[in-house]
Amino acid sequence: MKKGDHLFLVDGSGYIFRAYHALPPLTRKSDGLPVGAVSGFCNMLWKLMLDARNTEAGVVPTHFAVIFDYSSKTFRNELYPEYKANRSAPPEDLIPQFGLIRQATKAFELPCIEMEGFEADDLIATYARLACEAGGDTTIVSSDKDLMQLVGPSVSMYDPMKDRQINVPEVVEKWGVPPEKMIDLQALTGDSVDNVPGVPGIGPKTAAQLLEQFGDLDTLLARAAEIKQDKRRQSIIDNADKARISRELVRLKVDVPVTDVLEDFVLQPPNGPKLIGFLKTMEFTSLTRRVAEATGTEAGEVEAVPVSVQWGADRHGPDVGSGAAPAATAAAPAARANGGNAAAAAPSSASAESGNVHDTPTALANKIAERAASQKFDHAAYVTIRDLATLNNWIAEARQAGVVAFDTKTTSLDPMQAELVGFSLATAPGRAAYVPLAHKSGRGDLLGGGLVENQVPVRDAIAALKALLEDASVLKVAQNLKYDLVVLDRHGIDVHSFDDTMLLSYVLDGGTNGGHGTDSLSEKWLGHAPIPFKEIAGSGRNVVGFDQVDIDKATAYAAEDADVALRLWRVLKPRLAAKGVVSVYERLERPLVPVLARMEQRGISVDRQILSRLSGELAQGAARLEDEINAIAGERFNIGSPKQLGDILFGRMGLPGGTKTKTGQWSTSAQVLEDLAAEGHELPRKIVDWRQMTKLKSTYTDALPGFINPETKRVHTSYALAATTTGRLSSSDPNLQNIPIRTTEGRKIRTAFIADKGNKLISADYSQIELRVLAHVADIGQLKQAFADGVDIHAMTASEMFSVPVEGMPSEIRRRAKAINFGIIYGISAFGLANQLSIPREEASDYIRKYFERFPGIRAYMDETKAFCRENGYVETIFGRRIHYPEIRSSNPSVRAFNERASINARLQGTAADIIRRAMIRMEDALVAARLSARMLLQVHDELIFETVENEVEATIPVVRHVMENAAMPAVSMSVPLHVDAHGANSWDEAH
DNA sequence: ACAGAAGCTTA
DNA sequence: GTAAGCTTCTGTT
Repeated sequence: MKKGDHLFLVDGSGYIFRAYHALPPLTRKSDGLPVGAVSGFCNMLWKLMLDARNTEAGVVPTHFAVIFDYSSKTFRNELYPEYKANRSAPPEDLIPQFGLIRQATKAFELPCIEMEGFEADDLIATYARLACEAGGDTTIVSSDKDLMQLVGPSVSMYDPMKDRQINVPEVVEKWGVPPEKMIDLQALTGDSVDNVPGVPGIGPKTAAQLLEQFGDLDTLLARAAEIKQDKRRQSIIDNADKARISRELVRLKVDVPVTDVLEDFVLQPPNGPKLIGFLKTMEFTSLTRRVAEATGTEAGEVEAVPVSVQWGADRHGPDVGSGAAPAATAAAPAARANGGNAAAAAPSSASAESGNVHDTPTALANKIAERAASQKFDHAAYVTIRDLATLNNWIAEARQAGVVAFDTKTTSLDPMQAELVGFSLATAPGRAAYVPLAHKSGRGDLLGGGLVENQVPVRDAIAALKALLEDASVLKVAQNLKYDLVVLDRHGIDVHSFDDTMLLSYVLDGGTNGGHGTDSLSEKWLGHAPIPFKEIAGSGRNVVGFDQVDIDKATAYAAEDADVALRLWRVLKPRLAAKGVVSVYERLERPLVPVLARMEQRGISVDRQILSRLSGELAQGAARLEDEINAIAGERFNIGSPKQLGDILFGRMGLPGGTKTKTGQWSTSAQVLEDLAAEGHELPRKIVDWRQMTKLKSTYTDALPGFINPETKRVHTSYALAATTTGRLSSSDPNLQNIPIRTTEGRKIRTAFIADKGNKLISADYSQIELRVLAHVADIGQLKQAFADGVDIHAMTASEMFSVPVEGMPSEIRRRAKAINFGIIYGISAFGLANQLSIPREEASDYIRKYFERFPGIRAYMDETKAFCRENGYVETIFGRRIHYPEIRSSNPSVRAFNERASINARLQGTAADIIRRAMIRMEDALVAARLSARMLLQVHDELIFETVENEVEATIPVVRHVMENAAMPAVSMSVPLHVDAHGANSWDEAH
């Protein structure tokens, strides 16, 4: 650089946020990718470049660079840990744009500069100094006041959005001090956004006046006693240290050891085809046109760069096709640039890869899927990371890409007991690596399990990964992230910004055939069967922990998982917008992941003694019954074997009324045994009782103690987010959603679920939520009125149907109405109702007919649901969750009928499930805001269990009720009130 | 060792 | 009639 040269430094990071907030929200590409900030950035850059070519414009850049922040951690954090500590995560839809803006910069052929540990402002300060020393001028493209300290004879600022130059007079006009005093001024005023303390009570006006009077900060602090105003004087004396610290925070570093030299910044003429390729991908039509005109490129002949780049950078590895195509386009001189060349460099599916501006979102999403299915996997290309430097390179690569898929590898399926063994990550399709951390050598248990050599020390790796995983500006992608969240939280890592491919699939394809696990998704979308776990770690009695797996094998397996997750994400995420289910994913699924992770980690206390005592009682009871049963039967047999029992009851003893199961066995179901008992037979009653006792013993009193975690002494269930068709959660290991309650014997098990000493449990459950949802969605006047009046809904139904007054209603009448109400929710059939009430099918049909006469709106609702489902193949909850029933069009009448009932139920059950999800997502913040210590422990479909300190029970209940009862708002204003009952007590039994 | 059926628990 | 998960038995691998 020489005298007369002019350097333009664009504050890229500052610009991202300004462009984002200045432009209309939710500017999205057709596939749903938010690109508002990218658009603003490109327009601004183009305008600057245009000025560069227009010699009449006055300021003509000869050198040009765009500067970015590297991460939120800088040397200032060491100076003052609270620096920028209160800065919240960037907005959701801005995150994917960070990477895109860096790509945009490169499409403009401009240097993209960033450096770890330094803010963009420090790099700008350093380069401005270097340019000044070389005799050149600098224009800083920004309007950030933090940069104004740099303004001087050879440095000016330019605000592209207001088209305004900022020189010394402008700084003085705005702040009342010249640029060289900006540092002192900011030291006094502080900055609430960046958490720079400053001196309380001193604003810009006062600061300027004080600096005018005393000259500079040091003089001011030394002579503070001379200040006349009492308060102001005292504040400055008291906060002198804060002012000094603030000064160091706001002073920009002009001597950053930068690696790029100014000569690298020489402005290149724009590469029309390369730039247009990018702009087309972004669907910036008007800018594409303007660039085409200005560069003399035929835009129509330039292919959009392959759509794979839209969700992340795509610069690495053997990504056949997508890697080749943009390179070919970029290399092609303007005169030769045409679609044929670009496409020719790619495999034959290239035409399908290229996004077309006129594609519908669905067509685009399908093209992405088509392309993903054709890309190959190469296990040999995966990298094993064996030292920290290499790991850091990969982390830097992930930051560049803006998106990284990852997976943790551990020793257990239980995240509460799992030991971290390794970590895999993928930054682009085919570009994946595995970091072994705790692999042990073969004969581990004999020789103490020595660590295999050449593994990154766990402590170092965790620290390095923590920075990446906690950085909200890099999107993390994982399959079933909840597991990893629990494992990582135990290592002090709190993951920010993530997507979960399992949940993407669940939202898109809930109800369709095939699960949402890695293997089935990979098979389905990528046409690739990943290495089976068995092949790596064995199966059955030969299974070994992942820490025993050979590192080369582990690399192939683990890196592949991350690779698969990344590729799946690129296929699935665009489909979300194409199918119109973005908000289901963003509001009902993703935010629940960390909530459930925390609930699982908390667990619940279970009293071993109580269970042990119950177990003994049940064992005694069952033994006594066993003797009696054997005596009556006249022989010893295995009572637990339905086959043997059936033979005895209906064969040897010749009892009447036997029915067969579909496999031709005698049915010995509780229903059959109850019927026999009602006829006076002694044995069936005892069998039923024996079954109940052994069931309670084996499933609950014997099994639950085995789930008490040795470290936490609590039971940690696992919630599945993507296991049910309707949107409900499921619970397993152990299942805490089917703890007995109906019988007094079974209910005793709940007395073992207790609050810790000094605490209470609170149970809060929705009353009749599914019937209320029915009243709302089917718009049934009588039901809505009944719920509004708070009357007994089953009695009201009975009264309507059988013309019996609610007062003094016989319990049998009410029982029947209740069964009908439940039947409606389940998509009623005469067969089912007859079974439930033990009445003839004809009688059940009469009930149903009568019900529909009294509530014609319900029949209309059911018919409408079936018709919609037949037409579309799915039904929707009121929050837009889609539940698929492809078999509703089956030619098999019973299959069809089953799907019709399921679809009717799914709208109701699914809506109720969505409502409680919303409540759970909001609950933590509501409790914190109310300064309550209560924490959610369990969810049982319409019930939430909390634990809190004893003296906060009364204060907690109204907060919990409020969140639950208003959970549908504001998305849906329900026409029926939701009602929640809540109680606090020492055990789950008493609280319910 | 695993898979499916039967049976039972919950909302 | 809807939605789940767990245990035991039974037959196959």
